[in-house]
Amino acid sequence: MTNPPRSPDLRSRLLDAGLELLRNAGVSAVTMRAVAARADVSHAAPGYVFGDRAGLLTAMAERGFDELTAHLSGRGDGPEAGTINSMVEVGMRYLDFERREPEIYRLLFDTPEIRRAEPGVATAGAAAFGVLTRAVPPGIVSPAYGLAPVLAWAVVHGLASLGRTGALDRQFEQTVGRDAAQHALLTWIAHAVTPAPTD
Amino acid sequence: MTNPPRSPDLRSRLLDAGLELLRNAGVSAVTMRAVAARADVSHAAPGYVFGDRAGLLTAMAERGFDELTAHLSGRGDGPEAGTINSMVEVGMRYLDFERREPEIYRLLFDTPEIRRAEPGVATAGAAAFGVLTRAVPPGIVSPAYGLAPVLAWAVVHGLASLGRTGALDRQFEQTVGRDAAQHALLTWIAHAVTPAPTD
DNA sequence: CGTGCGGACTTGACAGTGTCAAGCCATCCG
DNA sequence: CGGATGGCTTGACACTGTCAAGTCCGCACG
Repeated sequence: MTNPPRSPDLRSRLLDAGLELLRNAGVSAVTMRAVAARADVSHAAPGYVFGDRAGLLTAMAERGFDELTAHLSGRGDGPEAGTINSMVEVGMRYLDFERREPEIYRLLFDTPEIRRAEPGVATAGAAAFGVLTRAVPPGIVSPAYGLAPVLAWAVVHGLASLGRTGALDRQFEQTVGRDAAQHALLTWIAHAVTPAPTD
Repeated sequence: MTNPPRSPDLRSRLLDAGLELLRNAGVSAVTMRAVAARADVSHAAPGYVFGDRAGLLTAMAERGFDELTAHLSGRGDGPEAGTINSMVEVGMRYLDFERREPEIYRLLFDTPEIRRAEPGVATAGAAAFGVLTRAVPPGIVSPAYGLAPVLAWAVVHGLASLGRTGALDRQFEQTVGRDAAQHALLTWIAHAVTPAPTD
């Protein structure tokens, strides 16, 4: 271990470059050579740092999960955790993240190359799920306890995915706006998940 | 229009080859040249037939949606449509399809190259959604009517997607098995969606 | 004050990819 | 019987990910 890196934090510069390419042109534009060029290094530098393209995408996903966690957490001014309102708010933030950063969202959930077992991305993903879990009121889903957060995530994630395909929009336009419909669904689910009082 | 095709239904043979590659090795293995080789034609034949790789994947997705529709429809021996039981059954078939044909499922819902606006794949996708819609009992989701099928699809689709990431399994193992938990969630949602009597 | 060593990248190469222009060749129309 | 037309092939090109070999700089050690 003699040599310090020549350019300071090459790794994070490569990640910046990759995320910018991702945002602007989708995951298919995140090319080893394009990332290298944007970071002003040789075409093989990303391979040296991340091993292979899957490694690069995995590292980017870790950052993406961090951004998702931050977006879900907000600035701390939300309603108290574990209430119906907090669940709805976190759900809406989830959907908002998908609309604001669709390519990052795709990277996190729709990109098979990512190695989800790697500890970095696994814990980052678990952290995002943790925000959601804490926001969900302690609910009962018969006959099994503990499934309310799962159900909540499934609903939110399903709404986000379906929203992208356009299948949702047609249905939504017949009724209310997309936002209002999503909000209504989340509110409804939140009430349904919550056992009895608390309302 | 003078010339008949030399090899009978080259197009469908290419699609067969593509779907086999997809099933065995994922969408990244569906290469123009690999598909061509498997169908015993020149390496540029798929490009000639489908225009480009996105065209090939789109055509494959159309077939995939047909298979999904068939799988959801079953052999016609299910419970009567529009009941709670039918909704649960179709939902479970949806999840079953994802487990049986994970790569096709990914192609349909997680592959951005697909041109979902093309009429073929759009109508095929709408047909699959139609099976789900007809199976859902006429429900009320306050304050907007008509959203029960959307909610049902979101739940099912979200469960399927989350199941793949492994996040679900850990949660499920703490309680029941995966199948049982999914079934419970669907049953619960079906009851919640259905207004009052009918039970 | 060298001197060599190890690690951070670079250079150069290779096989494989999608796409396109040009070509071949059987068939149909005249 | 002779074009011409359209189905598919051949050949080429730019681009991709990956890897072996090389370069060069800073540190440890003599």
